[in-house]
This record gives sequence, C-alpha cells and structure tokens, in this order.
Amino acid sequence: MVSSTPTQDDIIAALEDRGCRITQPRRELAAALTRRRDAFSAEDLAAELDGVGRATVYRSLRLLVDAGALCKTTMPDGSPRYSLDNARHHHHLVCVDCGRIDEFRHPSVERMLRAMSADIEGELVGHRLEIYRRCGVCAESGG
Amino acid sequence: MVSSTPTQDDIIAALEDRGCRITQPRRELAAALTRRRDAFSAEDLAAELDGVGRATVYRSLRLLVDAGALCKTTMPDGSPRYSLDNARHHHHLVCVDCGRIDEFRHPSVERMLRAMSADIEGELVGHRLEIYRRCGVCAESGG
DNA sequence: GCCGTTATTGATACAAAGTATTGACAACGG
DNA sequence: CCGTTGTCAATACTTTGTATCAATAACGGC
Repeated sequence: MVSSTPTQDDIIAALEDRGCRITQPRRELAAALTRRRDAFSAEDLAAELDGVGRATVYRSLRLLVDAGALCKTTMPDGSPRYSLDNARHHHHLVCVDCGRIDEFRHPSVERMLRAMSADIEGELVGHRLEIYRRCGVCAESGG
Repeated sequence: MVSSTPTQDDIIAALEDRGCRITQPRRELAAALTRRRDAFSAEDLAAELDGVGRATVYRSLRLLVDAGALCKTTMPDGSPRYSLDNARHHHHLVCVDCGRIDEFRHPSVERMLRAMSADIEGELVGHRLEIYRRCGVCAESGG
C-alpha cells in the first residue's frame, strides 16, 4: 500500500495501469506534478509546461483524477484546484487564507454517512465534503 | 421562523432587507423562482425571463444566494444548480438520476464537525457537503 | 530495428458559467 | 415631482474546460 507522496514513476505507473501510452508530454507533466508540493490550477500548470498544449494538460489532468493519482478540490469561491493524491478515500482541508490543501480521514465521516443512510430514502451513491479552515500557520499570523 | 417554501414576497423581502431596490426585473425573477419547484441552472432561468438581461439574472441569483433565499449546489459533474432555500443550515441530497435536490439536516453532521474540530489544527471556518443518491422514485424505476 | 496501427498531440473553435464595463433608465427619498 | 444613484441591458471578456481534426509518435509484431 503506497501512502506517501507519489513520485513521477508512480504517476506514470498509474497511466500505464490504465493502458495509456507514455508520451513525452505526459512525462513532462508527471515531472511538473511531483515538483509541486501545493495545490494548483490547471491554467497554472499549463503555463508552466511550455511545450505542452493546453488541451493536453486538461486531458491528462482528467485522466489522472480518474486514475486516482490526483484530486480535484473546490475552493470556497467555487474555483477548482488540483493536488496529488496521497491516500484513497479521504476528504480535504482547504485553508481559506493560503489555499493549502491537506487530505484527512476521520472515522466520524464514515459514521455520519452510516447514520444518515438509515434516514435517507433511496440509495446513496456518493458524496462531496470539503472542510474550510484557517490553517495553523495562517491562524497564528493572521490573528 | 419561516421554514416552508418562500413566496415571491419572501424573496422580495430578502432583497429589501439588504437595502436593494425592488425593480421590475427583480419582481419577474422572484415570480419565476416561486413557480419553479425544482433545481435549475442560471441559463435556464435566463432563457425563461425573456425581458430580463442575462447579466441581471446572474447578479440577482448571487444577491439571493448571499441573502440566503437561494442555495447554489454542485452536481456530481461539477455543474451548478440553484434551488429555493427552505431552512437555514442544511445540506443537499442530490439525485444523480433526475437532478432533484432536497434539503436535509441531520444531527450526525454537526456531531461530525465537532469531532473533527478537536483533531484539526487551525480554525474551522466552513464546509461544503453534498450527498449524491438515487432518490426513491428513481431507485424504484431504474432498478 | 523497422513498420503499421492507432492512441495522442497541438491548434483551434466552441461551450458553460459567470464578471466587468458603460451609457441609459427608473426607484426611492425628500 | 425631481434629483440622486442603484440598477438595467447589452456587450465584451474571463475562466475552466470539451470537441474536432489533421499530423505525429508509441507500442506491438515481426
């Protein structure tokens, strides 16, 4: 079970596992991803990858989200951010000040879903949960 | 405490409370909103309100979301939907088949947030939770 | 190692969901 | 009823993607 930050090879492997071809643009993209330790926007990444077309960046991001190598998170204002996926089945802690995104897993989330499913008509098929906070650093400095 | 579906006057009142002028376009919009018993997209609504400019529809929707008269919900594919807000402090049950959006409140959600806040560094400032399901009707018919 | 098949690319156009700008207009308050 | 100023419609622009398509380059077989 891999649970720490994925390397470039992990990302490439995720694509191989899905039967994708390993092309030069995808290699560059994987390298760029592992250099980024923070959450980023697709346009940001596209701007960084000069030789790679914008459409290719978006296509690859979607592939990697589907493959589970990346997460797509929604900021409080509704704009999307991407970040590396460290572990399966988690939710996101988004800092409203610095934009930092952390993953977290807490048993209370699953407990909540179980409790609700008893009271909800129909069949649960998924959920979306983001927690917005001021992170430790920002809470210190910001007052 | 108002808790059932807002009337046109409730919507107008929400705007007045914020110091907004009650204009003809806003009256038409309020009327259109109360006619809609389901979730809708902004473009949908704009198309219905022929005499009202698209920008005005978007501006008014934002006002009403800020005022708490409307909710903006995210579908599984990421596209936004608006719906009337019946009660404060709730989350959304979104049917992935028919798109119907119900509000719900469940004590387990607050319990979860309390449990998490103990384990989360920094200061919680908000959250976003959508539950995706197949609603009773769709679960019946869909199999 | 070469070759053909076919996934992938980059360019471009398009789409959805909004926001910014601006001159004209109409609410509301006096 | 008149002036101030918030609001309007139209339009252009922005962001975040997706569709199209001819050209290219991976990979698999030989």
